[in-house]
Amino acid sequence: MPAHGVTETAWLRFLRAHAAITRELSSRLEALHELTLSDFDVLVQLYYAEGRRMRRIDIARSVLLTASGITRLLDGLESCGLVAKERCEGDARVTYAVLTEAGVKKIEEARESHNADIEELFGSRFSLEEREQLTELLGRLPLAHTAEACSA
Amino acid sequence: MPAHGVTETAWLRFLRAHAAITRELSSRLEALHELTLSDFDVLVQLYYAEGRRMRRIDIARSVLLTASGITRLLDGLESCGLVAKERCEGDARVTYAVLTEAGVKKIEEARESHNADIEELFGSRFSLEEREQLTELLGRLPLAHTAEACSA
DNA sequence: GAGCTATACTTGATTACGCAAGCAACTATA
DNA sequence: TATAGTTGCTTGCGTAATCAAGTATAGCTC
Repeated sequence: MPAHGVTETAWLRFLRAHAAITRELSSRLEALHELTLSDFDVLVQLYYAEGRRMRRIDIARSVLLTASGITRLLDGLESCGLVAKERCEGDARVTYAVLTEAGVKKIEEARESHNADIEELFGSRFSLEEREQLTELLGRLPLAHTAEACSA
Repeated sequence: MPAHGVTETAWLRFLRAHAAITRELSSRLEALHELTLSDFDVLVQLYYAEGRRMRRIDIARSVLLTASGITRLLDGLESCGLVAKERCEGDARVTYAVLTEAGVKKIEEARESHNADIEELFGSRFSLEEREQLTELLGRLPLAHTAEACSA
């Protein structure tokens, strides 16, 4: 398609690549572990959180879903026994989501194949230097590091 | 969040940036022009197609939606009068989607603000050289250029 | 031709979200 | 201590997308 500026082309590639890669990642994750990409995402956040638990609102912010999205997503993970609720003393409004033993196991299993998939579909396209470059460039985009550096 | 390799970090930034940017773009596009990001995407494809018309299946492939997704998306655009159906002589299975006059006008209007938004949220983060670099890097990802080079 | 497979498209059911509204609990101000 | 505002969470409803299944046409092979 002609008549596009550099920015438009870059953006279109970004869009298409996202669609293609997430489709493929989702379907593999679904097939192997019965998890959504978002499920996985949330589990990983919890996995790295202090005490393996987080306030629901903080999960929402770090994975960029709305509060209601998180409520329903956690409903699912809770009924699978991967995550449990926990009251917060000191503030009765908040309920924590805690990773259960099963949840820890699940995420450790799933991570392996999923990381391999990410490597295959995404990382392997670049040299180490290019990966760093890309990371830096992507890091300038809005909200690109919401999930990083939650803890230290 | 520690304990991530370069690839994982890059991927997460990619994911988050996509979520953040598309959310913002969508809501602006919706507010100003009553169009979905996908609607816009399809209209642009048609705009640049020969005769401003395409087979539905080709639209699907270039914007990375399924055939059924396209059927329903076009239902919407047709009932707004932005797109019309056209039979294909020579193959009765296919129906073309053609951009109407109103559709052309719509896309020309919408493009202006939308491109400005893309520039603001995406392009402006990078120098010209970096944009080219990024374009090249993104181009290596799966299906990143489905929408390009349909025609010429 | 008669049948087979492949292709283009549509339709029904389901799903994963978002938004708006509501409730309950915390905080600040008077 | 009342009152107002904010925050965390859930629920109802709408919507954009998917998959699976169905229909109709094309084209190939015998």
